[in-house]
Amino acid sequence: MVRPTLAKQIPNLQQAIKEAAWRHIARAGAPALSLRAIARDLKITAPAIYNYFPDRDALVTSLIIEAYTSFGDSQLAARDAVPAQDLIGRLTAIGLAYREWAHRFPQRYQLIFGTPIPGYQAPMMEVMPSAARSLGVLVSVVEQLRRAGRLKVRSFPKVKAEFQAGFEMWKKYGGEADILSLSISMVIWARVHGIVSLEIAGSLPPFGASGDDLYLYEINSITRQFMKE
Amino acid sequence: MVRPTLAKQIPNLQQAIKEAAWRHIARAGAPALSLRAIARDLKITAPAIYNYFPDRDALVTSLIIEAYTSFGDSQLAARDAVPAQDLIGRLTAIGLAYREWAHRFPQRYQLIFGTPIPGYQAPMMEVMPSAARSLGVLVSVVEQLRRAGRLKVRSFPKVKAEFQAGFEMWKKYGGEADILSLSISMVIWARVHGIVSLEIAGSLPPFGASGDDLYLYEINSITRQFMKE
DNA sequence: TTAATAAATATACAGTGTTTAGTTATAAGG
DNA sequence: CCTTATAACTAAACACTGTATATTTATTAA
Repeated sequence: MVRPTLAKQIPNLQQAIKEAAWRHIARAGAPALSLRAIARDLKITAPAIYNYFPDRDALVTSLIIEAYTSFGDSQLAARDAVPAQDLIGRLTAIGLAYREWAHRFPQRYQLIFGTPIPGYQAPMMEVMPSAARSLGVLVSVVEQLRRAGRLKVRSFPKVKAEFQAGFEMWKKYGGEADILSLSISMVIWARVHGIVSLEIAGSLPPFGASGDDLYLYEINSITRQFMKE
Repeated sequence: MVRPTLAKQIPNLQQAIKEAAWRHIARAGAPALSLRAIARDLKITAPAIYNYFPDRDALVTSLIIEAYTSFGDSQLAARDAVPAQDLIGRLTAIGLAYREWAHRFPQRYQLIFGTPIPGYQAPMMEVMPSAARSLGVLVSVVEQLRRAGRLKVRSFPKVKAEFQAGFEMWKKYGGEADILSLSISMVIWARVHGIVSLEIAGSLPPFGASGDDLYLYEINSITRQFMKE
C-alpha cells in the first residue's frame, strides 16, 4: 500500500512547474510570478503546486538555484576556454561572460542579484553552494594571480573581524583562497555589478558602437589597477 | 456652487498619505506598500486615496520624486560644505554623502535605484528633473575638473550615436556639461552604485573597522585614476 | 478485492488594486 | 435662507493573489 504515479498527462510536474515559471518570468519579469497563472498554464489547480513546493518562496529559491547554476556554467566555460597560463585573459573572459549572461537573461540577473520578489529573502544555506560556485570562478582566477605574485596591491582594507567567519565559509565552497583574493574579488564584482545592473535597469546609455565599450574600459581599468604585467 | 474643503480631521490628506506610505516603506520595505494599509492607518477607505493619486503607481512616483529630492539635498549640502577650489575634496565629499544617504535610507535607495515595486516603471518625464538635480551634483564637479584641465583620461568610450539625444537632455537639467564629463560621471556613478547596492542588499561584508574602508578605497581609486594632482 | 496513500481538486479565507454607484458635506448663487 | 452644484468620501463589488483545509480521485500493494 504505497504510492501512485505522479503524472497523468505531464510526466514530470515539478520540472514543468519550473519551466512554466521561467516562461512567465521571461515574459513579465520575476515580480509577476503567480502560482495561479502557472497552474492555469499547466491546466491544474493552484494548490496542486503545493505537492511539489511547500510555498511560493520555495519555488523561487529553486529558480534562483537554477539561475545560479546557469550563470556558474557560463563563468566556468568562459574561464576554461582560455589557457590556464593566460590569467589576465581568463579574468577578461569571465568579465565579458558576466555581462553577456546578464544581458541574455536580464530577468534571471535581477532574480539573483536584485530583490524583485516582494517579501522574499533567499535562504543563504540553500543558495550558497550554487552561488559560491558561480562567483567562485572569479575568486579562483584572482587567487591564482595572487599565488603567481601578480597582484598589484600595496594595502587593502580588511574584512571586519566579526565577519571573518562568514567570509571563511566562502573558502569552503570557492576553493582554498586567501582573504586578500576574496576581498579583491569583491571589489571587482562590485564594479562589474555596478555597470551591469544599471545597464539592465535601463539607467545607462550604451557606450561605443556595440554598446559594450564602457564595460571593456572598466575591465581594462580593473586589470591595470590590480594586476601586474 | 464650487468646491468644499478637502479636510475633516486631516488637514492635508495628500501629504498625510505620503507620510503614511513612508512609514510603511521604512518598516516593511517598498514592495509591502499597500493602499489599503495606508487607508487603514489614516482611518479612511482605500478608494478615497484615488482622489489624490490616480493610482498606486502615481503615489510611488510621487514618493520617488521626494526621495530624489532628499538625496539631491544631501548631495548639494555635501558639495557646498567644501570650498569650491578644492574640487577633489568636493568629489570625495559627495561620494561619502552618497553612501551615507543610502545607508540612512536603504529603502529609499532601493525605491529609486532598484525595482522593488512589482509592475512599476518610473515615468522618466516626471522623475527626470529631481533625478538629474541629484545626480547632476556629481556631473557639476567632474565638469569643473574638466574645465580646469584636471581630467586624466586619454581616451574614453563615446555614447552610442542614437542615444546622444537622450544624453543631451541631461545637460539641460544638470547644467551645461561636456559629454566627456557626463560619461565619466556615469562610470563613477556605476562604481559607487555597485558597492552601495551590494552593501544594502547584504551581499558585501563590512570592510575595515567602521565598515566603510572598502568604499574609501574605491573613492580614492576613482580620484587617482581619473583626476590629476 | 480491499485497504492504504499520494496527488489532485473544491472550497474558503484574507489580502491586494481598482471600478462603480451612491452618499455626504461644503460653498456659492439666487 | 435655501437650493444646487460638486468635490470628497463610503459601500460594495470585481478580479486577482497566496495559502489552508477538507474531500475526492487514482493508483498500487497486500
